[in-house]
Amino acid sequence: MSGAVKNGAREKFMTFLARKHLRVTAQRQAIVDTVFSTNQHFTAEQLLAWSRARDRSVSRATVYRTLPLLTESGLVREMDFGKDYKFYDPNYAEHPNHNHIICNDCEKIVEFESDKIEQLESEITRRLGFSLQTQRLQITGSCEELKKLGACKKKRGI
Amino acid sequence: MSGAVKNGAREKFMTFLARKHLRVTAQRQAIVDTVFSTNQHFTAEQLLAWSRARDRSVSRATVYRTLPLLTESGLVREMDFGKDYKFYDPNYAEHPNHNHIICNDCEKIVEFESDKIEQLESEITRRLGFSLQTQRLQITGSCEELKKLGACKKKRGI
DNA sequence: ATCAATGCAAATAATTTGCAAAAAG
DNA sequence: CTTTTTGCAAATTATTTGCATTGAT
Repeated sequence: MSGAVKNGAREKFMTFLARKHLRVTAQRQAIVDTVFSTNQHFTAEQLLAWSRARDRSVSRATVYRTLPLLTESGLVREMDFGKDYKFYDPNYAEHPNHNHIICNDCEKIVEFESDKIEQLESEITRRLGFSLQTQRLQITGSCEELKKLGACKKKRGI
Repeated sequence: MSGAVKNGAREKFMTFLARKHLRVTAQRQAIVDTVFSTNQHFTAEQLLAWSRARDRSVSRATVYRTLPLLTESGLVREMDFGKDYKFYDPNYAEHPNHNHIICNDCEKIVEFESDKIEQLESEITRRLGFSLQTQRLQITGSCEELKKLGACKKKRGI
């Protein structure tokens, strides 16, 4: 959870704040450091808990107010898996076109990239008169464990 | 909105109800007829309004209770476009693997299918140790109008 | 008759927001 | 100093649920 902070991403976010004349507060730093020290997808609630471990003064409101800044900067992507809360993915800075496979039972998520799919996408998009901006491909299926045992031991591996 | 009811889909849903020993009520009929007389994506709230036009006694609660039956039957698919409400797509009975392109400005949605992409998906999924159950590919981009004029005249074409 | 299905209104839960106090620039 | 940002608690809003009643089988 609390590995090394990715300074590239952190730096980029600071630049983003400066460009918009937004202030660098202790709470924003705690939140941003938290985000860029994991590769995991997280929820707002998880981000709150982890950020509080760094700085007790971080509030839920500030987390919810910082999340839009992170997505607007392009360094984090909001993802909807159809649950009643959203997930955030901090890996788009490094892999802008990656996709997700989610296990139906344990909800384990694996990321992958495919040049061939990307190419087909832009081809089809063009043919339909659009120009492509973003794409998201989500596959759900059964992981090895689910296939073998009929159920996964640990659920909710998000 | 109120074109001809697709009797194939309607019929399949009735079979689905029978198999589960669920009852055919006037309200369910109004809702189901509404769903299968459009190709448009809709929200729960829209479905309520349209169903009420057929049968004033349909309540919001019944709409929300019927929607899971429709998705469970496989005839309708729940879709999350990251808004704070969900959309439902009644076209999965005819096109089980179709995908969506959404215009960034007017939110016009175009559906498309691609065998090549499907094939790549199942190949990749297999390679990662999963077996594929569902896939959803969402592309966002600029439609012709947005590209040409810089903005779309009518917004929110959902 | 029996038991599922309904409408209503209250409950839930993620996210948003108003406001007075605190802190950044 | 000025203006943004904060935490708190209350508000918002889509969806869900308990319950007494209605209606399908």
